Amino acid sequence: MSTYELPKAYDFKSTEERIYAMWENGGYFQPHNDPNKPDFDPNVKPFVISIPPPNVTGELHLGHAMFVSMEDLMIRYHRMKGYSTLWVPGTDHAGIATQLMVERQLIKEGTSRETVGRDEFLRRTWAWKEEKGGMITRQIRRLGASCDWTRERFTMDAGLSKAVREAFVRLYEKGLIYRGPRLINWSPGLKTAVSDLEVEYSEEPGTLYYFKYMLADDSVGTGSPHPDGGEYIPVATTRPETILGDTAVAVHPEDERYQKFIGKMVVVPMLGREIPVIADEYVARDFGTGALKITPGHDPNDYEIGHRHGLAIISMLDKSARVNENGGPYAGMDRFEARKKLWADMKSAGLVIKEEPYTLNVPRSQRGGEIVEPMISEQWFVRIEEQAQKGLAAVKNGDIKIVPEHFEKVYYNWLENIQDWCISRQLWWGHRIPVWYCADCGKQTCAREDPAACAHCGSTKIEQDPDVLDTWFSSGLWPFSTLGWPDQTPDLGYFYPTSYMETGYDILFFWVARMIMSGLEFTEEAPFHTVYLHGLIRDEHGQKMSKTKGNVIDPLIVMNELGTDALRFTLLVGSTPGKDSNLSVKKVEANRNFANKLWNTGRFAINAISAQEAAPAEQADWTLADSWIWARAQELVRSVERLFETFQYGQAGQMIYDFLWSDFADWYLEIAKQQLNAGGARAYRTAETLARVLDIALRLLHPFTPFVTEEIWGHLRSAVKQSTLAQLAGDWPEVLMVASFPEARQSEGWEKQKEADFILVQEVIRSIRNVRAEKTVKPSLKLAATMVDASGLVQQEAKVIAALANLDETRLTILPALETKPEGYIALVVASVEIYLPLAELADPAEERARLSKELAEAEAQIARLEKLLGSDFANKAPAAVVAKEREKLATYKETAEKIKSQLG
RNA sequence: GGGCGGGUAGCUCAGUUGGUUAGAGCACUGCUUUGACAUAGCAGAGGCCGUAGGUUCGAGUCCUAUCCCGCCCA
Repeated sequence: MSTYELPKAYDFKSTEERIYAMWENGGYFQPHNDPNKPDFDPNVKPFVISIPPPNVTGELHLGHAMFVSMEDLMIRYHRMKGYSTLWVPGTDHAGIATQLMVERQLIKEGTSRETVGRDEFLRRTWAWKEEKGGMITRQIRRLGASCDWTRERFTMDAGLSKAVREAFVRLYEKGLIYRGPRLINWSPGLKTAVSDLEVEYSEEPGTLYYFKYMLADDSVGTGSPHPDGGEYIPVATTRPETILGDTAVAVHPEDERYQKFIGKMVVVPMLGREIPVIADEYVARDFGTGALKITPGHDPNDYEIGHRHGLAIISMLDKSARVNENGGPYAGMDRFEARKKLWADMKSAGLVIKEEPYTLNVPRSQRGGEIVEPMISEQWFVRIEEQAQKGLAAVKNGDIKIVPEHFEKVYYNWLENIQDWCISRQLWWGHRIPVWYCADCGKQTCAREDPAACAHCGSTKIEQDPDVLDTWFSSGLWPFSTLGWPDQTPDLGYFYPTSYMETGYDILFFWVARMIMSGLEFTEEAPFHTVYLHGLIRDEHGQKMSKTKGNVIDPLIVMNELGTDALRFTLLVGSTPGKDSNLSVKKVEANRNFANKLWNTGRFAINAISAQEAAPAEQADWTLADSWIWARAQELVRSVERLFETFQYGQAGQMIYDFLWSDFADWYLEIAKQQLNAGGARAYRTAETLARVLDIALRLLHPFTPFVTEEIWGHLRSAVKQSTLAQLAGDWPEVLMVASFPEARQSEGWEKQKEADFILVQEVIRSIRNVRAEKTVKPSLKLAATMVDASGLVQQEAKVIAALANLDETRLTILPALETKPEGYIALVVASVEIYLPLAELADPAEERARLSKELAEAEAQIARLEKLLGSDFANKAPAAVVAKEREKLATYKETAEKIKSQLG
């Protein structure tokens, strides 16, 4: 027999890395049923998640920690349930972010992207990717992620690039991709288009500028209206520089003030161009002056209006957002400089009415925060309407379920109002658009393989479109491209469609919706059947974390200081689906404590197990405590099962935590100490119960805190195997992560009574502890006691009560009934049980009477309440079980009241 | 403007298809270094579940209105 000597505290530092390496080297992250292997069984159900690919050159933040923890929980749970489980890891190329970093590097070296050229730039970017690319995946490993690293993918690798090419060509061939000049969001700093989703609107103080649009009829000559006396339409704008691109002034058709101007011409200030006054219901009469200047080339709403009315579209900015040749005297100026100059000139020309402060909604780039400029530009688009309809249907008909449900509405709302998707980016790092232009015939060639000649005229004078595709275009194919699509690989056949898509709600549109649409388009199947959306992680007061606020929590630091399990448990238990959660280091600390608590309960149990001598000739019966903890454990298994089925992982984790800490450690372990001391068959049974219950609890907890559970379970397993209880671990596998998840079973009928009995014992113990604390009885002083209980329960549990309430077992008197109440004792009443403690010298008789009277009053108040309740319609209309429960309570209170009365008597 | 979510203990949050005395962690008070654990134990204090109505035998939970706070979309 070996005796286990485990350290006093759980040392995650020496554990985590070792355990992870053991898992990975042992091949446990790979699906146990693999379609590429000869013993493959197609009937085994797979469970698959594709990881939301982080930026290949990124660094770990709490958002990553959140999704990794959540997905690892889902994966580990299903693996333990016996599914052939695959979690596909990988990264994306993050076009803009990565390109920016490499450009910054080049600038530092005194050169630039343009100087080194496209090929060299790409070579440098790949080098950067090779250098930085492993960091994020190493960090994800630290979180305990059980992904199959042998199947790791990158959006720019050969297979996925092939998938992107295939997808583009198919859409092109179906006529769903087109190129044309459209109003898009232009990032002047990055010099690329960005999609609507990549623009954020921020409220900022600004100015509303009021000025005069002079009627052309009243102008003399060109460009020099008579501001004094001439007729004009007052117009307000937040962006005066766009006046240079105005092509109309719009008023509401029913606006009496301006009706007379409709159809007339007005003169663009400083430029002298004449433009029409049009009527459109879009105009808000009560905003500004009720007259709206229309700049279709630089405002999305104006663009719409321009289309309705066939207005000219004037671009007055170039790609750096400087005023171009259409801006007349302002050409060459920066957009903000032009604003100042133009307004000053208009002021001198007497065209200015007033300025007032106004809160602007400024469109800023998600990347870098510069002000985005709506501009007309030649871009590639995907016609999305049909895909959107299919995407809507897939959720509406239940093929895909979104958790939490209310995001389904958000999803519908977005898809119902979707715009064509601008997929081209003026970058170099990314999948280049597979379209070639012919210099001879001018036609486009779109092909799966790079063509040598024009498909239309055979000319070799072809040139590929310089743009690349939006990174999200390749991410949209992720669930199937990572499994080998467009090739019909064994992986694709078996693991696709995937099971859950787990990610933050902030990329529901960016990514999830696009994956659904792409999946339906290219594989004719929903790429997953469940979308689970988690919330964002905020700081402890609900503020968004940001470097400027200085409230960023770095998961790596937290893991270094408090352990991975503590961080994971905090993220998982502190969150409800779809809701943001606030994280504080204090919470993680509390969970570090939990890991340590668990370690020590394990240490205790393991010691007890390895201390057992040969199995006794005759097994001891289960004690009340044994039965109770077993019943509680089974109930826990059922609860966890139910909660996992409804995605309430946080709640499940909380219940396991409570069970381990409150039921198992605080109560069962304390009683187990007594039972172990009894030795022989009693101790043997107790060790057995410790092993069985701890085993269940560790299995349940494993998906939340994989490291500490694996470590303890490993010790538990070898302790059991080496002990006389070895048969208990007969079917335990090598490692916990592939052990079977506890199966919920029906209760057997005896549990209710055992639990009720145990609760009574707990109450008796608590009431004695309570008095001891109130009277500040020294913990070293073991009290004598007399207890009265007709049921026999107290007699049976006397040892337990004595040990936990710190009574002197040799001076316990337990009677079925008591004729006269003893003198010189403090009396306690717990339901039908009376307890007398020899503490008279500590008690003031008057105080005691007051205490008892108060308890009596409480009991009587409850009796009154319950009698009223049971006398009402409640007794007739509520379910019988509910009524019975209340009747029982009433009976207990009545009993208590009687006993107290006799005390006071 | 349209949509969605939230308001529960000092703080941060849970709260099963409504079941009748609302829970946790942290913080707080008192006691304890007892052979698993002071990263701990025992005991305690602390809440008109935003407000007003309604449905129901019964509402933190469902409905309506209202006030705050937050998010998304335009």
